[in-house]
Amino acid sequence: MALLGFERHDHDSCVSDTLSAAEAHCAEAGLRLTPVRRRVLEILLERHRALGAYDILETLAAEGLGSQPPVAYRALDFLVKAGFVHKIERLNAYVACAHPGDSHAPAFMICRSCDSVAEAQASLAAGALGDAAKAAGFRIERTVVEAEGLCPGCLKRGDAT
Amino acid sequence: MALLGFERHDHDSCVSDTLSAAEAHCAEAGLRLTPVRRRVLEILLERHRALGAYDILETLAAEGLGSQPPVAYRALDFLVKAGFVHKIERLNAYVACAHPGDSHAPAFMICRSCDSVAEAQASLAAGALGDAAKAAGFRIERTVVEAEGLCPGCLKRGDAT
DNA sequence: ACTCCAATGTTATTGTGTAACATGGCTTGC
DNA sequence: GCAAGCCATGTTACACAATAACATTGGAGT
Ligand SMILES: [Zn+2]
Ligand SMILES: [Zn+2]
Ligand SMILES: [Zn+2]
Ligand SMILES: [Zn+2]
Repeated sequence: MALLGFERHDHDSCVSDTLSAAEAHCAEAGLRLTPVRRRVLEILLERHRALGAYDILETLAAEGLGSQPPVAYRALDFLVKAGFVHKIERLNAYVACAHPGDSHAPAFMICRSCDSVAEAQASLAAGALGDAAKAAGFRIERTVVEAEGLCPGCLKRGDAT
Repeated sequence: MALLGFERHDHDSCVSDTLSAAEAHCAEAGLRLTPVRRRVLEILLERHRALGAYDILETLAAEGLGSQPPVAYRALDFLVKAGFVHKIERLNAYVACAHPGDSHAPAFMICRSCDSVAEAQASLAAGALGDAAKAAGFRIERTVVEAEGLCPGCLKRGDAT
């Protein structure tokens, strides 16, 4: 059992279920979930936290799946475009999507003390920024919504008040 | 005249007014708006767009105000902490605050075609993410809200539809 | 004058991300 | 079968972003 969001959950099935779903989705959409891509997604699911591209590359290299940066970045680009992975801009890191399948505008809560990340729904375009965009004539295509603060665990422990 | 947000405005007075206000605020708060810091803010106001730290450093170097990365980063750190400048995480770039004075949670609209940036208010904690945070027991301290898309000008021109 | 502290100067290094080009392997049309 | 094309991968080299660590300067306070 590990953390999903800030809650405990059945991690083994979460990994295998998500991988199966990704395979099915790729088969249906004509996308190719190649060994490297599949393994990168699996790494992100196993570790279940935000990882830098070079962290991932390190694991890949240890397994003989590629040792140069473009290998990791290309796999991540594919996974992000396919919606299986999100990039956390604030951390320059990547995390497996917690709501795969649904098309959604992700939002994240990032603990500055323990670096855990939880994914929520944003639908930002509906709020104040959506109004501002409409007023300005700006067409929103994608949103980055990231809240930084303290997770429940670190709050309870009193870490970094 | 140049762009503020996506509107034209009186740029000369916008630069000098903001600089004066920053000076006044620093004097009152006991902060030191040194020549490098002041010049970095002025560069950001003049160019009126998001600039990378190395872009700024280039200008500084040409003026003999410092030629090494830490010079630019230290000035930017100061200006960001003081609230005169925001970092755009999506672009790894910095932009002068368009609402100086008010304490606020900034939100940005970033044109993917011409790279212009407009600042709006977010008050994100009030929306859906605020509810999710409350439900999860997460304490939000800071928010990153950045919308990417097409600005009115690029839409009208049909750039990068 | 001496001390302290904040700001700056400088060197070196680490971290993040891409451009460009070569190779391999599968598919598709002939 | 075979050539052409396409997509993924391998590899080199580089560009851009950020910080660590240490030396130096210069004013404020005593
Ligand atoms: Zn997601
Ligand atoms: Zn935490
Ligand atoms: Zn602002
Ligand atoms: Zn534009």
